[in-house]
Amino acid sequence: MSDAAPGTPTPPPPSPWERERPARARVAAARTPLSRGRIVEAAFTVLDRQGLDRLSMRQVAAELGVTVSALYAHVSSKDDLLELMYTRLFDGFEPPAPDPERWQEEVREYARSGRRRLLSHRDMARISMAHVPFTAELLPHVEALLAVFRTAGLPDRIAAEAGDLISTYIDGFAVEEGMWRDRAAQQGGESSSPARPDWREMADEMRNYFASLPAADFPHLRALAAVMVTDSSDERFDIGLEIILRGLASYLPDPAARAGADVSRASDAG
Amino acid sequence: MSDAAPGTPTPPPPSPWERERPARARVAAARTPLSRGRIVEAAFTVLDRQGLDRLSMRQVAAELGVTVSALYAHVSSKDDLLELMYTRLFDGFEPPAPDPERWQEEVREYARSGRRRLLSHRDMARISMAHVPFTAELLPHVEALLAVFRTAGLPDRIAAEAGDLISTYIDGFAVEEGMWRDRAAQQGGESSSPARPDWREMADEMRNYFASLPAADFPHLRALAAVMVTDSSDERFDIGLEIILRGLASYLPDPAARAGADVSRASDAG
DNA sequence: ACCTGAACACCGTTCAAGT
DNA sequence: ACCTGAACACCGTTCAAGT
Repeated sequence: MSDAAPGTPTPPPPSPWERERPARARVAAARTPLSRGRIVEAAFTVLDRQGLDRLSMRQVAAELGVTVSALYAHVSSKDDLLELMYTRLFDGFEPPAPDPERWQEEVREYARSGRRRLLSHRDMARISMAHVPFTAELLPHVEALLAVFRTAGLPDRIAAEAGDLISTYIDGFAVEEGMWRDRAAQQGGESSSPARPDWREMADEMRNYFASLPAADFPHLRALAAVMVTDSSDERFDIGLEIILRGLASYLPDPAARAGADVSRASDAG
Repeated sequence: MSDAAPGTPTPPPPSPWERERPARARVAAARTPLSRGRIVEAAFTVLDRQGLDRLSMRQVAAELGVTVSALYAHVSSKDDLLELMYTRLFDGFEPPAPDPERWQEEVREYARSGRRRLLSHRDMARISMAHVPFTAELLPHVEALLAVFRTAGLPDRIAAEAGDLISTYIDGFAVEEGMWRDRAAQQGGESSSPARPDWREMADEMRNYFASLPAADFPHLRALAAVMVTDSSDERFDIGLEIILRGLASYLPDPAARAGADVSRASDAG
């Protein structure tokens, strides 16, 4: 690094491992004027690097090579910035087109893509959980989800609650995933990056913990250890989703319309 | 305030409205030795007064009439303190006794009392959401809940997910309730205390907002406005809970065992 | 018009020193 | 044994001043 020939000071290459410092950003983008968009962008960078608890206005400013106070000309507060990040999460989201024949599949796609979006940035689920999609930009998304439930034939009271229930499930599940991710990353130390923690090691440890419990006091936890903690949580997400979908389907007034409910899987789920 | 007769400086009476300052606590309890229990107690007082975002070690210390650094002899960090608060939430919790005949009613009671506990302290749901009940003290509660699902006859994979799903629902619902509570309190200003915000005013405003949306773009939101935002959220909580319970019931291998599921309500829910 | 510098009122945590 | 005081390295936000 420091043994370059004098006169030709080769700057260290910006490697992805050198993540703890805002490096060349402050010179490269120094003359580009600030904007809400660039601030949000920088905030996501800091978020992924530091996590929500260490996402500060000062860190964002540093990332942009700018003073903290400069941010306040474009963003009214940290809360404002967080709301912008929340809103950006829905960018490019294509609302489902309501189709009574396949409403369950549409909800599945909505939920899975929602989870994917939340997982694409560190602690994003915690930010999502702290906000409500009732702003002018986000209301169309709520409308689209309600349209799916309502045109499927669900009673109004159920349709109204279903939107909340699904959203809460997605956020809550992703928040929990984030917690395990953090735990695995801080435990794995240097061997695993925060983006790709070693699940397997942590999952093994968890299963061992459950298996070590006294059999007399924890028969059910011991019996369920293997299915409770899995290497991938995709399957677990789908199971919870399916439970909700079946519950919703049970409210369809016309029993024939419940055909979409995959009740046949009931027996092979154990 | 400043026109008291000279020589008789009457101190202002400690009124319950003057909540922003830790008043006589610092003299009354000054000589009682510190303990984890007393620190947690003080933390709850600060939490209810200031909310989680302004709950600080310094505020807790002030509440106890003690220096910040004194706390660190009994509590290893702020996270440690938050975990103690989370654990205390389960104090006096009586686990449900598994009974296949009435497992749904047991889950309802569990969920309702869980919500009540979360609502008994400001922002408690946010604290709960950030923790996982896998400590030695809390594991018996998890075991009890799993016992209910498993002895009811649910397949293992479903039972394992059901615990998570119900807990996430309770926490998520209560987090959202807290958000509306905060919003109502800060909007109501002086007229309503943070403990008893005026729901009605806020609910009216919300319904008006939905009603004012263009009918062409938001037909479903307009149609559901009345059922989406209600004066009390008790009913909404029960509906979401019922959706989950019905979904779970659909996995019971023996159809006769599903008798507990109150499917008859399907038609009058709209 | 856009940003800087300095300031204000806070944070969590540590540690030598007092009693 | 238990607590204090001072310090360190941070926060969000404001505002006069510079260019």
